[in-house]
Amino acid sequence: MGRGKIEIKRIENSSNRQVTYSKRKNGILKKAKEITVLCDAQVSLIIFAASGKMHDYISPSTTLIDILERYHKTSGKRLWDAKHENLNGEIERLKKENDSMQIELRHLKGEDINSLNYKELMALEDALETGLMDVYRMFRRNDKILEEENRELNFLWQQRLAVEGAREVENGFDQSVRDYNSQMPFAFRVQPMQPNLQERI
Amino acid sequence: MGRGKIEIKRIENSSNRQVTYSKRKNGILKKAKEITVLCDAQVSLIIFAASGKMHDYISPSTTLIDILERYHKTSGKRLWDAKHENLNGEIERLKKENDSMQIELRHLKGEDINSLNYKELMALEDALETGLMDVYRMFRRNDKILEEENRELNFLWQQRLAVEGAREVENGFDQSVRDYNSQMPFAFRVQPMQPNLQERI
DNA sequence: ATCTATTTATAAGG
DNA sequence: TCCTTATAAATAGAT
Repeated sequence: MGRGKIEIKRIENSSNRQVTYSKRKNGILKKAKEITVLCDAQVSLIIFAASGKMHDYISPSTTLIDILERYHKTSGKRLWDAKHENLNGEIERLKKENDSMQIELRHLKGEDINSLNYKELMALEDALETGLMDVYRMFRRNDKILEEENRELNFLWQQRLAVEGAREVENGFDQSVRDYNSQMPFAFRVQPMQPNLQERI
Repeated sequence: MGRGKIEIKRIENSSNRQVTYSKRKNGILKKAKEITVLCDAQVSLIIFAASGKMHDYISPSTTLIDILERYHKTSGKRLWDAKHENLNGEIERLKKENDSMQIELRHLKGEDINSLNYKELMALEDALETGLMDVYRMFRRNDKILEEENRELNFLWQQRLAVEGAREVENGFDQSVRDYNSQMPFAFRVQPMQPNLQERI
Protein backbone atom coordinates (compact mmCIF):
# COMPACT_ATOMS: atom_id res chain seq x y z
CA MET A 1 0.00 0.00 0.00
CA GLY A 2 2.08 2.73 -1.27
CA ARG A 3 3.90 3.81 -4.40
CA GLY A 4 5.70 0.52 -4.46
CA LYS A 5 5.29 -2.81 -2.81
CA ILE A 6 7.83 -3.63 -0.12
CA GLU A 7 9.05 -6.95 1.16
CA ILE A 8 8.37 -7.63 4.79
CA LYS A 9 11.94 -7.63 6.04
CA ARG A 10 14.01 -5.21 8.06
CA ILE A 11 14.28 -1.83 6.34
CA GLU A 12 17.99 -1.22 6.10
CA ASN A 13 17.85 2.54 5.54
CA SER A 14 17.65 3.88 9.06
CA SER A 15 15.79 7.02 8.15
CA ASN A 16 13.22 5.13 6.07
CA ARG A 17 12.88 2.64 8.87
CA GLN A 18 12.09 5.33 11.35
CA VAL A 19 9.56 7.01 9.06
CA THR A 20 7.85 3.72 8.38
CA TYR A 21 7.81 2.94 12.08
CA SER A 22 6.08 6.19 12.82
CA LYS A 23 3.45 5.74 10.15
CA ARG A 24 2.69 2.11 10.91
CA LYS A 25 2.71 2.66 14.63
CA ASN A 26 -0.05 5.24 14.17
CA GLY A 27 -1.84 2.84 11.88
CA ILE A 28 -1.84 0.02 14.43
CA LEU A 29 -2.91 2.30 17.26
CA LYS A 30 -5.80 3.49 15.13
CA LYS A 31 -6.79 -0.07 14.29
CA ALA A 32 -6.66 -1.03 17.94
CA LYS A 33 -8.98 1.80 18.84
CA GLU A 34 -11.31 0.94 15.99
CA ILE A 35 -11.70 -2.74 16.83
CA THR A 36 -12.31 -1.77 20.45
CA VAL A 37 -15.21 0.45 19.47
CA LEU A 38 -16.62 -1.53 16.55
CA CYS A 39 -16.54 -4.96 18.17
CA ASP A 40 -16.55 -4.48 21.95
CA ALA A 41 -13.05 -5.90 22.08
CA GLN A 42 -10.48 -5.26 24.76
CA VAL A 43 -7.02 -4.55 23.54
CA SER A 44 -3.69 -4.03 25.18
CA LEU A 45 -1.05 -2.85 22.76
CA ILE A 46 2.47 -1.89 23.78
CA ILE A 47 5.04 -0.99 21.16
CA PHE A 48 8.71 -0.23 21.71
CA ALA A 49 10.63 1.37 18.87
CA ALA A 50 14.22 0.27 18.36
CA SER A 51 15.10 3.67 19.82
CA GLY A 52 13.42 2.66 23.10
CA LYS A 53 10.50 5.02 22.72
CA MET A 54 7.26 3.47 23.88
CA HIS A 55 3.68 3.79 22.70
CA ASP A 56 0.67 2.00 24.06
CA TYR A 57 -3.04 1.68 23.85
CA ILE A 58 -5.34 0.03 26.34
CA SER A 59 -9.05 -0.18 25.64
CA PRO A 60 -10.75 2.33 27.90
CA SER A 61 -13.24 -0.21 29.25
CA THR A 62 -10.44 -2.07 31.03
CA THR A 63 -6.96 -1.80 32.54
CA LEU A 64 -3.67 -3.35 31.67
CA ILE A 65 -3.67 -5.21 34.97
CA ASP A 66 -7.08 -6.64 34.21
CA ILE A 67 -5.99 -7.72 30.75
CA LEU A 68 -2.87 -9.33 32.15
CA GLU A 69 -4.89 -11.19 34.73
CA ARG A 70 -7.22 -12.48 32.06
CA TYR A 71 -4.21 -13.32 29.93
CA HIS A 72 -2.78 -15.31 32.80
CA LYS A 73 -6.02 -17.17 33.39
CA THR A 74 -6.62 -17.86 29.73
CA SER A 75 -3.13 -18.80 28.62
CA GLY A 76 -1.90 -20.31 31.87
CA LYS A 77 1.37 -18.46 31.33
CA ARG A 78 2.87 -17.21 34.55
CA LEU A 79 4.14 -13.64 33.96
CA TRP A 80 4.89 -12.01 37.30
CA ASP A 81 3.34 -14.76 39.33
CA ALA A 82 6.61 -16.59 39.62
CA LYS A 83 8.04 -13.77 41.71
CA HIS A 84 4.72 -13.41 43.41
CA GLU A 85 4.55 -17.01 44.49
CA ASN A 86 8.11 -16.93 45.72
CA LEU A 87 7.26 -14.03 47.96
CA ASN A 88 4.15 -15.76 49.23
CA GLY A 89 6.21 -18.83 50.02
CA GLU A 90 8.74 -16.72 51.89
CA ILE A 91 5.94 -15.18 53.90
CA GLU A 92 4.52 -18.57 54.78
CA ARG A 93 7.93 -19.78 55.89
CA LEU A 94 8.53 -16.72 58.05
CA LYS A 95 5.10 -16.98 59.60
CA LYS A 96 5.68 -20.59 60.58
CA GLU A 97 9.07 -19.73 62.01
CA ASN A 98 7.44 -16.87 63.87
CA ASP A 99 4.72 -19.05 65.31
CA SER A 100 7.06 -21.70 66.62
CA MET A 101 9.32 -19.08 68.19
CA GLN A 102 6.28 -17.42 69.67
CA ILE A 103 5.28 -20.68 71.30
CA GLU A 104 8.78 -21.40 72.55
CA LEU A 105 8.98 -17.93 74.03
CA ARG A 106 5.66 -18.32 75.79
CA HIS A 107 6.77 -21.61 77.23
CA LEU A 108 10.03 -20.16 78.48
CA LYS A 109 8.00 -17.48 80.18
CA GLY A 110 5.84 -20.11 81.83
CA GLU A 111 2.76 -19.49 79.69
CA ASP A 112 0.68 -22.20 78.04
CA ILE A 113 2.65 -24.98 79.66
CA ASN A 114 -0.49 -26.97 80.44
CA SER A 115 -0.25 -28.52 77.01
CA LEU A 116 3.27 -29.83 77.50
CA ASN A 117 3.88 -33.47 78.27
CA TYR A 118 6.25 -34.66 80.95
CA LYS A 119 9.28 -34.93 78.66
CA GLU A 120 8.71 -31.47 77.18
CA LEU A 121 8.28 -30.01 80.63
CA MET A 122 11.58 -31.57 81.70
CA ALA A 123 13.37 -30.11 78.67
CA LEU A 124 11.87 -26.71 79.42
CA GLU A 125 13.01 -26.94 83.04
CA ASP A 126 16.53 -27.76 81.91
CA ALA A 127 16.60 -24.87 79.47
CA LEU A 128 15.37 -22.43 82.10
CA GLU A 129 17.82 -23.66 84.73
CA THR A 130 20.67 -23.41 82.26
CA GLY A 131 19.63 -19.91 81.30
CA LEU A 132 19.35 -18.86 84.91
CA MET A 133 22.75 -20.31 85.77
CA ASP A 134 24.23 -18.40 82.84
CA VAL A 135 22.69 -15.20 84.09
CA TYR A 136 24.01 -15.78 87.60
CA ARG A 137 27.46 -16.50 86.20
CA MET A 138 27.29 -13.25 84.29
CA PHE A 139 26.36 -11.33 87.43
CA ARG A 140 29.21 -12.92 89.32
CA ARG A 141 31.67 -12.17 86.54
CA ASN A 142 30.60 -8.55 86.36
CA ASP A 143 30.85 -8.30 90.11
CA LYS A 144 34.31 -9.70 90.11
CA ILE A 145 35.54 -7.34 87.41
CA LEU A 146 34.01 -4.32 89.08
CA GLU A 147 35.35 -5.26 92.46
CA GLU A 148 38.85 -5.58 91.10
CA GLU A 149 38.48 -2.28 89.33
CA ASN A 150 37.25 -0.70 92.52
CA ARG A 151 40.08 -2.16 94.55
CA GLU A 152 42.60 -0.68 92.17
CA LEU A 153 40.91 2.71 92.05
CA ASN A 154 40.60 2.73 95.78
CA PHE A 155 44.28 2.06 96.09
CA LEU A 156 45.09 4.90 93.66
CA TRP A 157 42.72 7.18 95.54
CA GLN A 158 44.27 6.46 98.92
CA GLN A 159 47.68 7.14 97.42
CA ARG A 160 46.43 10.44 96.07
CA LEU A 161 44.92 11.42 99.38
CA ALA A 162 48.22 10.73 101.07
CA VAL A 163 50.01 13.03 98.62
CA GLU A 164 47.38 15.75 99.02
CA GLY A 165 47.53 15.38 102.79
CA ALA A 166 51.28 15.94 102.75
CA ARG A 167 50.87 19.02 100.53
CA GLU A 168 48.10 20.44 102.74
CA VAL A 169 50.32 20.13 105.74
CA GLU A 170 52.99 22.06 103.84
CA ASN A 171 50.61 24.73 102.49
CA GLY A 172 48.25 24.86 105.43
CA PHE A 173 44.87 24.54 103.67
CA ASP A 174 42.34 21.80 103.47
CA GLN A 175 39.91 22.50 100.60
CA SER A 176 41.07 19.93 98.10
CA VAL A 177 39.83 16.71 99.67
CA ARG A 178 36.18 17.71 99.58
CA ASP A 179 36.60 19.02 96.02
CA TYR A 180 38.05 15.80 94.75
CA ASN A 181 35.38 13.77 96.41
CA SER A 182 32.56 15.69 94.73
CA GLN A 183 34.35 15.54 91.37
CA MET A 184 34.75 11.80 91.54
CA PRO A 185 32.40 10.11 89.07
CA PHE A 186 29.79 7.79 90.48
CA ALA A 187 31.09 4.70 88.74
CA PHE A 188 34.42 4.91 90.50
CA ARG A 189 33.12 4.88 94.02
CA VAL A 190 33.54 1.67 95.90
CA GLN A 191 30.26 -0.17 95.89
CA PRO A 192 29.29 -3.65 94.79
CA MET A 193 27.14 -3.65 91.69
CA GLN A 194 24.75 -6.21 93.10
CA PRO A 195 25.26 -6.80 96.79
CA ASN A 196 24.64 -10.27 98.19
CA LEU A 197 24.42 -11.86 94.76
CA GLN A 198 26.36 -14.91 95.89
CA GLU A 199 23.78 -15.76 98.52
CA ARG A 200 21.29 -16.51 95.82
CA ILE A 201 23.28 -19.13 93.96
CA MET B 1 -12.17 0.21 3.25
CA GLY B 2 -14.77 -2.01 1.88
CA ARG B 3 -17.85 -1.90 -0.21
CA GLY B 4 -19.13 0.89 1.93
CA LYS B 5 -17.68 3.24 4.47
CA ILE B 6 -18.64 2.52 8.05
CA GLU B 7 -18.79 4.79 11.05
CA ILE B 8 -16.48 3.91 13.90
CA LYS B 9 -19.09 2.96 16.45
CA ARG B 10 -20.29 -0.32 17.88
CA ILE B 11 -21.66 -2.62 15.18
CA GLU B 12 -25.13 -3.48 16.39
CA ASN B 13 -25.66 -6.56 14.25
CA SER B 14 -24.04 -9.28 16.31
CA SER B 15 -23.13 -11.47 13.39
CA ASN B 16 -21.59 -8.60 11.45
CA ARG B 17 -19.76 -7.56 14.56
CA GLN B 18 -18.22 -10.95 14.94
CA VAL B 19 -17.18 -11.15 11.29
CA THR B 20 -15.64 -7.73 11.45
CA TYR B 21 -13.86 -8.66 14.68
CA SER B 22 -12.34 -11.68 13.07
CA LYS B 23 -11.15 -9.81 10.00
CA ARG B 24 -9.76 -6.84 11.86
CA LYS B 25 -8.15 -8.98 14.52
CA ASN B 26 -6.20 -10.75 11.78
CA GLY B 27 -5.38 -7.39 10.25
CA ILE B 28 -3.93 -6.01 13.47
CA LEU B 29 -1.95 -9.15 14.20
CA LYS B 30 -0.49 -8.96 10.71
CA LYS B 31 0.39 -5.30 11.18
CA ALA B 32 2.04 -6.07 14.49
CA LYS B 33 4.19 -8.75 12.93
CA GLU B 34 5.07 -6.46 10.04
CA ILE B 35 6.19 -3.52 12.13
CA THR B 36 8.25 -5.89 14.25
CA VAL B 37 10.14 -7.13 11.21
CA LEU B 38 10.30 -3.93 9.19
CA CYS B 39 11.34 -1.60 11.99
CA ASP B 40 12.99 -3.70 14.72
CA ALA B 41 10.10 -2.86 16.99
CA GLN B 42 8.95 -4.89 19.97
CA VAL B 43 5.25 -5.36 20.25
CA SER B 44 2.97 -6.91 22.78
CA LEU B 45 -0.58 -7.18 21.58
CA ILE B 46 -3.34 -8.88 23.53
CA ILE B 47 -6.91 -8.84 22.25
CA PHE B 48 -9.99 -10.16 23.97
CA ALA B 49 -13.14 -10.57 21.94
CA ALA B 50 -16.42 -9.77 23.62
CA SER B 51 -16.93 -13.54 23.67
CA GLY B 52 -13.86 -13.89 25.91
CA LYS B 53 -11.68 -15.49 23.27
CA MET B 54 -8.12 -14.25 23.40
CA HIS B 55 -5.53 -13.62 20.74
CA ASP B 56 -2.06 -12.29 21.23
CA TYR B 57 1.17 -11.50 19.55
CA ILE B 58 4.52 -10.87 21.19
CA SER B 59 7.52 -9.96 19.07
CA PRO B 60 9.76 -13.00 18.97
CA SER B 61 12.84 -11.06 20.04
CA THR B 62 11.35 -10.48 23.48
CA THR B 63 8.92 -11.77 26.10
CA LEU B 64 5.79 -10.36 27.57
CA ILE B 65 7.47 -10.14 30.97
CA ASP B 66 10.32 -8.17 29.46
CA ILE B 67 7.92 -5.81 27.72
CA LEU B 68 5.96 -5.30 30.92
CA GLU B 69 9.12 -4.55 32.84
CA ARG B 70 10.13 -1.98 30.25
CA TYR B 71 6.59 -0.63 30.30
CA HIS B 72 6.85 -0.24 34.04
CA LYS B 73 10.21 1.50 33.86
CA THR B 74 9.19 3.76 31.01
CA SER B 75 5.70 4.74 32.07
CA GLY B 76 6.21 4.59 35.82
CA LYS B 77 2.84 2.91 36.03
CA ARG B 78 2.69 0.29 38.74
CA LEU B 79 0.97 -2.82 37.36
CA TRP B 80 1.59 -5.70 39.74
CA ASP B 81 4.09 -3.81 41.82
CA ALA B 82 1.49 -2.64 44.29
CA LYS B 83 0.84 -6.21 45.36
CA HIS B 84 4.52 -6.87 45.18
CA GLU B 85 5.51 -4.04 47.46
CA ASN B 86 2.87 -5.04 49.96
CA LEU B 87 4.34 -8.51 50.07
CA ASN B 88 7.84 -7.16 50.43
CA GLY B 89 6.72 -4.96 53.29
CA GLU B 90 5.11 -7.93 54.99
CA ILE B 91 8.33 -9.89 54.61
CA GLU B 92 10.38 -7.09 56.14
CA ARG B 93 7.99 -6.85 59.06
CA LEU B 94 8.09 -10.59 59.68
CA LYS B 95 11.87 -10.66 59.45
CA LYS B 96 12.20 -7.94 62.05
CA GLU B 97 9.77 -9.70 64.33
CA ASN B 98 11.71 -12.90 63.79
CA ASP B 99 15.02 -11.29 64.62
CA SER B 100 13.89 -9.77 67.86
CA MET B 101 12.29 -13.04 68.97
CA GLN B 102 15.45 -14.83 67.97
CA ILE B 103 17.45 -12.53 70.23
CA GLU B 104 15.01 -12.85 73.10
CA LEU B 105 15.10 -16.63 72.80
CA ARG B 106 18.89 -16.69 72.82
CA HIS B 107 18.93 -14.52 75.90
CA LEU B 108 16.46 -16.74 77.69
CA LYS B 109 18.70 -19.67 76.89
CA GLY B 110 21.66 -17.84 78.36
CA GLU B 111 23.33 -17.08 75.04
CA ASP B 112 24.77 -13.70 74.02
CA ILE B 113 24.09 -12.19 77.41
CA ASN B 114 27.46 -10.42 77.50
CA SER B 115 25.90 -7.55 75.63
CA LEU B 116 23.16 -6.98 78.20
CA ASN B 117 23.41 -4.19 80.70
CA TYR B 118 22.64 -4.57 84.37
CA LYS B 119 18.99 -3.66 84.11
CA GLU B 120 18.39 -5.99 81.18
CA LEU B 121 20.16 -8.79 82.99
CA MET B 122 17.90 -8.26 86.00
CA ALA B 123 14.79 -8.38 83.82
CA LEU B 124 16.05 -11.56 82.20
CA GLU B 125 16.69 -13.10 85.60
CA ASP B 126 13.17 -12.28 86.70
CA ALA B 127 11.67 -13.76 83.56
CA LEU B 128 13.64 -16.95 83.94
CA GLU B 129 12.82 -17.32 87.60
CA THR B 130 9.15 -16.75 86.90
CA GLY B 131 9.23 -19.32 84.11
CA LEU B 132 10.99 -21.83 86.30
CA MET B 133 8.54 -21.34 89.15
CA ASP B 134 5.68 -21.90 86.69
CA VAL B 135 7.26 -25.12 85.51
CA TYR B 136 7.75 -26.32 89.08
CA ARG B 137 4.16 -25.47 89.88
CA MET B 138 3.07 -27.48 86.85
CA PHE B 139 5.12 -30.48 87.99
CA ARG B 140 3.64 -30.27 91.42
CA ARG B 141 0.13 -30.03 90.03
CA ASN B 142 0.67 -33.02 87.74
CA ASP B 143 2.15 -34.95 90.64
CA LYS B 144 -0.79 -34.21 92.82
CA ILE B 145 -3.29 -35.26 90.17
CA LEU B 146 -1.42 -38.43 89.39
CA GLU B 147 -1.00 -39.34 93.02
CA GLU B 148 -4.70 -38.95 93.66
CA GLU B 149 -5.44 -40.99 90.58
CA ASN B 150 -3.04 -43.66 91.69
CA ARG B 151 -4.45 -43.73 95.16
CA GLU B 152 -7.88 -44.36 93.73
CA LEU B 153 -6.66 -47.01 91.32
CA ASN B 154 -4.72 -48.65 94.09
CA PHE B 155 -7.83 -48.78 96.20
CA LEU B 156 -9.81 -50.33 93.35
CA TRP B 157 -7.03 -52.80 92.75
CA GLN B 158 -6.87 -53.90 96.34
CA GLN B 159 -10.61 -54.37 96.30
CA ARG B 160 -10.33 -56.48 93.18
CA LEU B 161 -7.56 -58.57 94.69
CA ALA B 162 -9.70 -59.24 97.73
CA VAL B 163 -12.56 -60.48 95.52
CA GLU B 164 -10.20 -62.63 93.46
CA GLY B 165 -8.60 -63.98 96.63
CA ALA B 166 -11.98 -65.03 97.93
CA ARG B 167 -12.83 -66.75 94.63
CA GLU B 168 -9.44 -68.52 94.59
CA VAL B 169 -10.06 -69.88 98.01
CA GLU B 170 -13.39 -71.15 96.75
CA ASN B 171 -11.99 -72.58 93.48
CA GLY B 172 -8.62 -73.62 94.84
CA PHE B 173 -6.27 -72.10 92.20
CA ASP B 174 -3.91 -69.22 92.27
CA GLN B 175 -2.95 -68.26 88.70
CA SER B 176 -4.93 -65.06 88.35
CA VAL B 177 -2.96 -62.64 90.52
CA ARG B 178 0.24 -62.94 88.51
CA ASP B 179 -1.78 -62.67 85.27
CA TYR B 180 -3.48 -59.49 86.29
CA ASN B 181 -0.25 -57.99 87.42
CA SER B 182 1.45 -58.54 84.07
CA GLN B 183 -1.64 -57.28 82.22
CA MET B 184 -1.75 -54.08 84.22
CA PRO B 185 -0.59 -51.17 82.08
CA PHE B 186 2.50 -49.30 83.20
CA ALA B 187 0.71 -46.02 83.75
CA PHE B 188 -1.58 -47.49 86.39
CA ARG B 189 1.12 -48.84 88.66
CA VAL B 190 1.69 -46.91 91.79
CA GLN B 191 4.80 -44.82 91.35
CA PRO B 192 5.40 -41.08 91.67
CA MET B 193 5.96 -39.50 88.29
CA GLN B 194 8.85 -37.40 89.49
CA PRO B 195 10.08 -38.45 92.90
CA ASN B 196 11.49 -35.84 95.29
CA LEU B 197 10.30 -32.91 93.20
CA GLN B 198 9.35 -30.93 96.29
CA GLU B 199 12.90 -30.90 97.55
CA ARG B 200 13.93 -28.73 94.64
CA ILE B 201 11.51 -25.87 95.21
C1' DA C 1 4.95 17.41 7.29
C1' DT C 2 2.34 16.73 2.87
C1' DC C 3 1.19 14.64 -1.42
C1' DT C 4 -0.41 10.91 -4.20
C1' DA C 5 0.11 6.61 -6.70
C1' DT C 6 -0.36 2.33 -5.32
C1' DT C 7 -1.03 -1.45 -2.28
C1' DT C 8 -3.61 -3.38 1.33
C1' DA C 9 -7.54 -4.07 4.28
C1' DT C 10 -12.03 -4.98 4.57
C1' DA C 11 -17.49 -4.38 4.16
C1' DA C 12 -20.99 -6.51 2.00
C1' DG C 13 -22.73 -10.35 -0.08
C1' DG C 14 -22.75 -15.28 -1.11
C1' DT D 1 -15.51 -19.99 8.16
C1' DC D 2 -13.94 -18.97 3.28
C1' DC D 3 -14.46 -16.57 -1.36
C1' DT D 4 -15.33 -12.53 -4.12
C1' DT D 5 -15.08 -7.86 -5.29
C1' DA D 6 -15.90 -2.99 -4.96
C1' DT D 7 -14.25 0.39 -2.34
C1' DA D 8 -12.11 2.64 1.73
C1' DA D 9 -7.92 3.12 4.12
C1' DA D 10 -3.05 2.84 4.72
C1' DT D 11 1.20 3.92 3.35
C1' DA D 12 5.92 3.99 0.34
C1' DG D 13 8.36 7.05 -1.87
C1' DA D 14 8.93 11.61 -3.26
C1' DT D 15 8.94 16.48 -2.11
